[in-house]
Amino acid sequence: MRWSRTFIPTLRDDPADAVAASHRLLIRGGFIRQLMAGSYSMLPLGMRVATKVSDIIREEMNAIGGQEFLAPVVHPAELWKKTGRWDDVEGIMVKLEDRRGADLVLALTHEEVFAHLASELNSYRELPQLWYHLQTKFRDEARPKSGLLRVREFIMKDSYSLDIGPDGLDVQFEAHRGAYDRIFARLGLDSIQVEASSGNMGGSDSVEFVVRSDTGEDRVALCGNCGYAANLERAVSEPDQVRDEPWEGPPLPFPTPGVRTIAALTAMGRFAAARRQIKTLAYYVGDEFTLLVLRGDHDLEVQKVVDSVAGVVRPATEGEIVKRLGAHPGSLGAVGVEYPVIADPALRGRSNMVTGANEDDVHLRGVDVARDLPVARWLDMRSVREGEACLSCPSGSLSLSRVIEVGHIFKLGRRYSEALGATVLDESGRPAPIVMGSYGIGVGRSMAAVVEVSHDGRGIIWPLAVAPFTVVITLLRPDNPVVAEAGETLYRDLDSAGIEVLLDDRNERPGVKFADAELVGIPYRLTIGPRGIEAGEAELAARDGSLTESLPLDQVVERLAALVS
RNA sequence: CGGGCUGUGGCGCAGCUUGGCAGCGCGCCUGCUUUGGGAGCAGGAGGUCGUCGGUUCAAAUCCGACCAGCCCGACCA
Repeated sequence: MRWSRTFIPTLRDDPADAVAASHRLLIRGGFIRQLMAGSYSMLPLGMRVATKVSDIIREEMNAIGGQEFLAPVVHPAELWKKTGRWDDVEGIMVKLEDRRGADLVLALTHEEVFAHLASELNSYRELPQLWYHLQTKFRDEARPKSGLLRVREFIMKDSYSLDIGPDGLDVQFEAHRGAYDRIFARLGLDSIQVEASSGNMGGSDSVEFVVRSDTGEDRVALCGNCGYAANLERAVSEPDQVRDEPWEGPPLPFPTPGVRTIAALTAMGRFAAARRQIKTLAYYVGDEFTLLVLRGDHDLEVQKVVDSVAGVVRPATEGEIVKRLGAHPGSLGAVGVEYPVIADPALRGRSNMVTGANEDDVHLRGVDVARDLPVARWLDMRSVREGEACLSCPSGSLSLSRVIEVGHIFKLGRRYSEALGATVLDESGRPAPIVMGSYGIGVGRSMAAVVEVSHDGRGIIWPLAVAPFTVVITLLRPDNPVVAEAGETLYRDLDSAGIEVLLDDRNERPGVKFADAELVGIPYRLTIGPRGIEAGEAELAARDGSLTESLPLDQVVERLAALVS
């Protein structure tokens, strides 16, 4: 294509409200434009990248037996009511009505539709199946941010595996694991697989594919020794041990005027160090008022609680707390309460601890967890911390990293097939719900992740596989007939050699053209100007700085073909 | 949803305190000169100052409400 005839609106200045590098550079480079919060148009350059990402995904999905579909974006509410998600995911679901007043849903994902399609399968003999599409999702996120990294409308590749039993699901799950590894490697991303929470999707195993980046909003724990990797929502570790000092007798109340925080309580003395306190949090777990207790210096990872129960989990309001416990947050405790108590295992066996007395301005010391707390259930619900010991190997310790989640694979099981009647007859002739898996990759987010990990002060550095063009011909003097002719010839020759080439034929000064070529990040640049042309040469430079050379014009096509093969 | 900030031409911003001609840089158009790292000169186009309402002789500026966007947090398939 010719730059002069292509809509590539590069900006000289950074957009003021873009912070993340990918956000800044994709806008400045003329790849995307924002329409509203969390909603972007792909411009021609962005679309070329998105298409390459999509094509890589297609190739790898097809290679593991995927069949490409295209399911609609607007769904009848009925499907979502059948699976219960019409009510469950209220909040980010956009609901519409058509002219007859029928309820409609904008697709958040496509489990319902594909399970519905799967209901046409009749026999286990037709399984396994692997169905996928690349289609728009709309999620009305509370806080879209960072350009394409977290948006409300985006294109996702989602695939759905259909099997007669869990063994088949395992096979397809592992096939996806391999395909995703290959996809991200081809995109130039160092992806890491981490154990993850399945969230509202339901189902058992789930693995996230993440890319390390400080811009990421997910956090993972990694063991440098054994390779254990888990999302913080899921990660486990061995906390440091605390040796309790002896205490004779029952808990002893003591006055703590004005003390409302763990930190304030530690000022009472060494006996009240944070690790010697019991943190008491009041939640509604399902419909039940419940106290969650942890060591004072530990933080609650609420997703672990959510994952372990069926119903909704939410913090109790201050009013509810006062009504139930007779004290305000800051003076709460679980000693002798009549409500269910869920305790973090780091409290097991602990004694001589300090906790609230459920009376404002009063705490208790000498609390023995086993003796004094009516623990109904032990649940690891602690957020792991940097440096804690790994549980998967004897000597490793965990480090925490920020990451961008680029893919997620789930074992769904029978939830959707049961709800939507996707059953087949099994070997014995009895109806059996299909066992499903679902697997997603965000196309735009993957693009943005590539930019996050591959840019410099001048702009983007696209890997060849996803670059909008392979090479840009920078004509320094397009008004010079000799230069223009050499450029046109090269342009035609490269094009017919199947090399994607952009001809910068704009009547701009050299500095502008160099700066733009670097900003948009095309991997190779051929510079053609009067100086080189006299010697019959062009200058070839790689965007990543790995190469700068002059070569005769008639060797250019061959040289580039060799470089990109 | 809570907290903070911001809305003035395509982009970046000043003007608002103390009401009185809507400005600057970049970009854009025309012409001439220039051309191996974001050119110079001359001439020009382009703005409901986020929206609605109020105060006032007069509102970008003061007051109110709303909307939108960004950042932090909560949340997140």
